[in-house]
Amino acid sequence: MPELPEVETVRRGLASVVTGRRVDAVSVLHPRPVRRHAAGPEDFAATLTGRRFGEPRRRGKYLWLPLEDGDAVLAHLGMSGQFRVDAPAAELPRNTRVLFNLDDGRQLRFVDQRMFGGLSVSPGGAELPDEVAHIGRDLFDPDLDVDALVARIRRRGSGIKRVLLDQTVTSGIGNIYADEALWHSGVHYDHPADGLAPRRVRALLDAARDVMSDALTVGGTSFDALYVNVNGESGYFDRTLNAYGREGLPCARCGTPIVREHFMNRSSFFCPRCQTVPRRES
DNA sequence: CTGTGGTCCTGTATGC
DNA sequence: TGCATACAGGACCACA
Repeated sequence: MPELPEVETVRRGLASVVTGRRVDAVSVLHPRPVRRHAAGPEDFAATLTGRRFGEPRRRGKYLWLPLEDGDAVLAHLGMSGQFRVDAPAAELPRNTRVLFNLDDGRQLRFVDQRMFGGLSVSPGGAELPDEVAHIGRDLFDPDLDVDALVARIRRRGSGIKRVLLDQTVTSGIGNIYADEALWHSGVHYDHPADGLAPRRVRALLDAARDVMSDALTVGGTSFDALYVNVNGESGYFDRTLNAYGREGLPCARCGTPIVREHFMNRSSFFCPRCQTVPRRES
């Protein structure tokens, strides 16, 4: 459930479940989600058994569960990852990949249909896993330097949406919230980043933060059962989307039908009237 | 360094 | 009904 509001929704759900809990047993049902653990699935299970979780943390779309000894379990939900909590005897959701039995009798399940995401052990990663260090601070990070971020974005020559989706620049924004932020600020997805005035970049980042904040208050965006919180419930933000998924529907600002184009092997939705790109010079 | 495109997976919707 | 194709919210890696 992949973008920042959905990952944060999961983090909050996990916080109330795993913090302070000891792992009694681990079962890896499919090797792929732990592929980044070089020592293999059996070692992954053995090395975590008996250890205790601290409070889950997040940067961008990365999530990690610190262990009390300073290591961490790093998680990325990829396109379809979920964490679910239930009684061990409860039926497993389809595509359940990894199980953690907790010392309070509950079971944490990592479920992932497409398996683009995964889990790994990050030695010494409790504070900030090495695997996350290359990711830029997200828009909710109190230590984010917005001026530096604006300047960095404006040094890039590619289309602004590609830059927004580059997690090393700023993290947490995915395809939905990129389209929504661009719609709110009236910027075309392929507008060259270095051709945007500083105040427009700043407005775009403000819009991205606002739209993700609004999404978070309703539990994130979900179109179907693939994106749910730890209790299996969907968010409601899809009812508030203005661009994403709205091909052919009228723009809420001007009534022009929303257009869908393919960009970076994915869909971009935008209003052709509110979001026009200046002709690139050649 | 920046920029681009292919690839990793399973499942669902749509079209012929 | 079968079968093929397109598409899905992400990130990594090779290569120019």
